[in-house]
Amino acid sequence: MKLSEAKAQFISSWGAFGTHWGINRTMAQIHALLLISPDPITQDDIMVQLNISRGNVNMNTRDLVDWGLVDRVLIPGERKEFFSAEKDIWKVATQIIKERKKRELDPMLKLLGQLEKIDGDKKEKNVKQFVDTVGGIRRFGNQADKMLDVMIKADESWFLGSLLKFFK
Amino acid sequence: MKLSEAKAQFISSWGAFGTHWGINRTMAQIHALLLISPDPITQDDIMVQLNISRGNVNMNTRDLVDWGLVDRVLIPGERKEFFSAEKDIWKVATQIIKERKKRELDPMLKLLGQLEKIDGDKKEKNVKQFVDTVGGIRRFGNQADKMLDVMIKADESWFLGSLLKFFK
DNA sequence: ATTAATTTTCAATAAATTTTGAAAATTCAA
DNA sequence: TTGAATTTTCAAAATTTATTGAAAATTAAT
Repeated sequence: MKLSEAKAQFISSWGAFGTHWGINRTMAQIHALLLISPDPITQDDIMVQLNISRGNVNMNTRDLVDWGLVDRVLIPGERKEFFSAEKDIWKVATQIIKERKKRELDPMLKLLGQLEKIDGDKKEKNVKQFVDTVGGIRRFGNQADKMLDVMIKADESWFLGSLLKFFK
Repeated sequence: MKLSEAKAQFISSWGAFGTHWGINRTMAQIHALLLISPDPITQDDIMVQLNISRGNVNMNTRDLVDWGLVDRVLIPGERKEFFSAEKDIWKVATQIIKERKKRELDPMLKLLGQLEKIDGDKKEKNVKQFVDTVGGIRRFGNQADKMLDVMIKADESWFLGSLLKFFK
């Protein structure tokens, strides 16, 4: 397989993959393109390579920067701004975990805590099932939350090494 | 807070939560409703409670059954069919992990393995960056894959207990 | 077998999301 | 300053995804 062909496949399937994770296709494709670009590239490069509009590139690169996955890079003597993605996949993963935790898990756990404080007879089966379900999800979520905190702080080699021993 | 109000909030936010995870809003809402229903309920119950059409309920309950999160229940003497969700949140989580692994992670890893076998000079920086990136993602994904396999097979108390010790 | 109840399908419609592209804003070299 | 290069914005258009609802299929009681 030729590089150009493999690149196209990688970008396309990384984009499709992203849609299963609540990320829009183009954002994932731009991320993929940046991940395999050895040097920083410009908005125009992205427009040409992915055949998408300037506005689209601009919005999605901004989102990638907000997610902490991509940096704006200033190249001396160049007028245009360049973009570069974090290449260390462990850092990419922990950054995504960190952001999603903050944006989704933490607010959900907060809400669940409130929903448990409900009026009514705890013996009544509808009340009981509600409290049990919400409580179960909250407790599970709190465990996951703690575990993810450790992962985020962990160093890759320590973490994967330990996991391998753990899951012998 | 009253039960009815808390229920509505739970269903609504579980639905919103689902959309961040590539699950459609209605499917997540139906799942939420079933999770807090102590007894099995019918398609008509779901239609009324969520105010959605029969076809919509039918399609989404089918998907939930396909995901292994919901069972069709036959109640003796009743003509209609009833639905009931698995309530053990650990089982729910492992079932979701299992399905997503099968549907998304495994095919992706397969593809990445193929993309690494690329023609060209490994010294050339574009080729090198591509192989490094794809290889890095694949190795990371393989670790995750193994870890998830263990989780799926693990019993909740063993797993969470061990993790707590591990992440002291 | 007939028929009423129930479930399923799917083309049409509606809603939500993404993309475009041109105008406005910004940046910076001269 | 001026103005050319570049980036940003955002309303409109295009596309994708979800929903409806009525017809068809299925089921099961009589």
